[in-house]
Amino acid sequence: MSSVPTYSSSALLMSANAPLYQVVKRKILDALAAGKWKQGEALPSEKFLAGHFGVSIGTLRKAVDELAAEGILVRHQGRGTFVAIHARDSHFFRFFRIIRQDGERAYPESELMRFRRVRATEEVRDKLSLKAGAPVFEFLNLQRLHGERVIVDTIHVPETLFAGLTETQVRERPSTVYSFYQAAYGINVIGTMERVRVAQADAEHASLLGVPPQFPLLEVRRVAYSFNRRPVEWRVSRVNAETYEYVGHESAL
Amino acid sequence: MSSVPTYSSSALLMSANAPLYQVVKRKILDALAAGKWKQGEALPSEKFLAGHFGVSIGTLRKAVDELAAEGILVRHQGRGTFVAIHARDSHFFRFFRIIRQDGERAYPESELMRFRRVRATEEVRDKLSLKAGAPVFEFLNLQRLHGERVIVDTIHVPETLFAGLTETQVRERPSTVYSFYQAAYGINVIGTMERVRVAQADAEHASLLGVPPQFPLLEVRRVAYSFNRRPVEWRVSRVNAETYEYVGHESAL
DNA sequence: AAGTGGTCTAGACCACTAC
DNA sequence: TAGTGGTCTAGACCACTTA
Repeated sequence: MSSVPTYSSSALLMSANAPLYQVVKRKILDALAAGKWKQGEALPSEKFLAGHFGVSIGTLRKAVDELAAEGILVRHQGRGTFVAIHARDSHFFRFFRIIRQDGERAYPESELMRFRRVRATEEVRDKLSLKAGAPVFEFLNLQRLHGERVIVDTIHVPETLFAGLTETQVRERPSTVYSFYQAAYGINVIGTMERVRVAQADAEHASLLGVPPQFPLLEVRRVAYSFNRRPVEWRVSRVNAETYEYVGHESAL
Repeated sequence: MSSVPTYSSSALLMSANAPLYQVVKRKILDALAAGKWKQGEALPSEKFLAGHFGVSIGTLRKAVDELAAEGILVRHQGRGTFVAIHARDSHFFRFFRIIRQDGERAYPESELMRFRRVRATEEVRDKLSLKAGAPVFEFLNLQRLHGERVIVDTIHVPETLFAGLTETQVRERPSTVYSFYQAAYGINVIGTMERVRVAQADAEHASLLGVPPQFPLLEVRRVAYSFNRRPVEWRVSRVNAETYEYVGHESAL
């Protein structure tokens, strides 16, 4: 039953009589997925886009409203509508959810500890929807907060999406990993699914985090998705939760 | 600096030139907070409300759109707009975020293990914005999933909001705790803030969950809010995360 | 001053639900 | 059939940014 996923575009996925604004939204998403506008670039004005798609301003705005609500586009009154950039203030903390227990947020300092090309294990295949034996890049990332070693990320990405990725590229990326994916490979992470468990530190993690072996850690397991629900990264973050914590569900007006 | 919070209503909080739809939204929120419509009840039609507030349908809809997006109202085409009810299918899992590691979701069976009236500790005072020595109700709740003992909730609510609350009421509530708050006290939980840590089981938790003392547990710490950001419940859930996990951030299209 | 997004209107028509 | 919310239009005017 392991059928190959397709990530086919737009029209095929839209039901026959979908609302106009949904159709428009899909067309914008497809243009984004095709790399028509890069991160940080402005889209044409709403008036132009409305004319381009042959719909009224109100309908066009409803499509853009949803994309903005999903964090894919960012609107600035008087300036224009832009493709969201990772690693920007509040936007950054959308995907970085470890803070100090006193509530203090900090940007992590990241250090690459390992990089290699391997065959996907069954779990990695499952999370990334890959075929048996598919090659993936695996790297370990140590993250410091307030100077303390707090997080070890174990990251897997499929080689098919990241052809020719090198250790040097990853080590010397100027900004966050997701920003790097955008800039170097045109891959936009627009959503995630996260689950949190408790795990015990193995020898390597204990050493990297400076805790005793068997020490209980928070384990955050995340699949990152690009357009059309395509999984692009599988990441397990193990966190020393002695003085840090995971920011879960937040909703209040 | 511990000023008494006010939770003052509407107009005072609205800046002078707030957009009309925001003003309308606040008026609806105030009516809800005042108990004008109970859980599950229908609001007047959009046409009526638009006339009532003296705005166009479009403006009224924008206000209701946001309230629906926040899970406070639920719209049903052809039937009307209703005050959201807790403990309903997908709505239930908005506030219940522990699932089995294989992805299986289940409704918990709940058992009250302790109930008493106590003075708020400093942490409870802080989380619920109470004055020193304020009385609170404290109760322990054991939750079973798939028949297994998985979660122990330690819940604190202020007596000022839940005057006369009895052990029997809590034990014999027909549905979820939040649904009970709605039905019995007119208190609507509309948002939460959750943080997740690792904690070790004390003797009582070990016994309740059937794990060894010191066993590492997931600790989910939650403040629940009602209208006007008023904190109404402080809850610490300790979870046996051997075969269960916490559902964190989810966003994908 | 020109161009952008943000708000607001006053309708029309459609899709769904209840009676 | 009547009443509800859902979609869509074609504007007007406002608030903000850039030059």
